Amino acid sequence: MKEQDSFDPKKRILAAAISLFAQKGFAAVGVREIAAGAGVNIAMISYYFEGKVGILKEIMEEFFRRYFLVFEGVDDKSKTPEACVRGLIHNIVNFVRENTDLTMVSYNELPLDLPEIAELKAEKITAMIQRISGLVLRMGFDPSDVFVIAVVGPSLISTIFTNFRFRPVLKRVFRFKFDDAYYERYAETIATLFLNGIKGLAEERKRKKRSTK
Amino acid sequence: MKEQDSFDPKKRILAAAISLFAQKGFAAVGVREIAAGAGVNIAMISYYFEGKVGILKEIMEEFFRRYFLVFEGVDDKSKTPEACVRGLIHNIVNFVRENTDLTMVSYNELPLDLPEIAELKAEKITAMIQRISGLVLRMGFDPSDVFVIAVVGPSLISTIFTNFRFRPVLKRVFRFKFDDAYYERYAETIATLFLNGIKGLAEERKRKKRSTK
DNA sequence: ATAAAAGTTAAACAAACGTTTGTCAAGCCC
DNA sequence: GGGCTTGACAAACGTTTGTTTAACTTTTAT
Repeated sequence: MKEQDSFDPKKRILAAAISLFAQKGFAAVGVREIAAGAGVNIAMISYYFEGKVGILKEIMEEFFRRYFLVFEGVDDKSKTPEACVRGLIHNIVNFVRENTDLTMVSYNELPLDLPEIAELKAEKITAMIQRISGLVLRMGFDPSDVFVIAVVGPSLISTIFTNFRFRPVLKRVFRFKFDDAYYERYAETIATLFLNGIKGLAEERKRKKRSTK
Repeated sequence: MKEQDSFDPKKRILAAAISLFAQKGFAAVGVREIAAGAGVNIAMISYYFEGKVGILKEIMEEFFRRYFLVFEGVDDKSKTPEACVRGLIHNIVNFVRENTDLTMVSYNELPLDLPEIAELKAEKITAMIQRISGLVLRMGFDPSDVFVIAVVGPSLISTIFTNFRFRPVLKRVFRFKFDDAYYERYAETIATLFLNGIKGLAEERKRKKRSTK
């Protein structure tokens, strides 16, 4: 592990922490390990981040800051709703690809109960939901069916995130090359999967409405 | 927290550990906390489980033991492939519902790097993949398209598991009652979602094959 | 009845934890 | 040059970690 990189200590600490947290989980990593990985003194962690959880906070802030950008420009009136969804899926896949460890740390810690970051989590998740549901409604979905929205959205996101989460496992079992072509095909596959799935749900809904009339 | 339940100490330790691990994650929970939750002496943990990771090992063993049963009897020749898939999804949803904490602990620790359980993980995952891929092929899927299988299967599982993983969050945002009716509808919704999605993928595949001929 | 085994306990263990302290050197402003 | 801030460090802080020990009680088997 390189210790003498030229960029500043704070960034080195952050980078080392992201990598270690992604690998072992936040609670399983000690400050000494982070300091060693970053090539800095232990005291620097409290100095720059006000403690270990301070690092996690900054990581999650950074994750959401970047993640929000994914939804920027997706709601394009000149394109069909279907094309918008395909675009969004491409965006998310590329985002996780370029920010894998950052995403994994945040995604892994999100469901865990850590009182020190409870507020931050609540705030970010609320903002997230607002942004997404606004987007969903403007993209041709039936707003009266909250249930389906509450199922399909999380399903899509968990599909992509989990694919990266179990990358080491997948790598051992399936012999894919995880290159540009793979991700291109992957994004298109799940886009087709979900678009057809949503279509099927809408049709079933119509059938049921008619039969109850 | 009840401490004087009549069943034996080992089960009490296991139950307390499962609950705490699910809530905070394995590494964030100490043996004293587990002992207190179970109402036993700290030394009992090493006595019955040979240490803290011993508990986790037993938890994961138990999880996979039960999880494997979900696939039992799903491959029913008298039913259509579609009905088989719907049945499987119902089984999985009910399984996670009845074993939520057990599932969450295993699912949360699976992607993390903990050397002491690396072997156990590898063994179980291999067994899992074998069982599933055998099932998938016998259920009317095109065995030549490994890629789609590698995408759809994990997507389905992550969808269900993640739904439970973020239950506290969902609970606060959407005002659903998580009762029998909810889970019934949930299972049917994602069954429709995935069955139509798979159908769409198969059609697209056919189209592409024809165009390249 | 008695000895062996199993169960349970409080106490102590070394090791690791996250954080704080005091110190020193370098760079800056006035 | 004196006073101040900032960055970096080693060392030590008190606490908590998981585990072990040895003594004690209860159960079981002979």
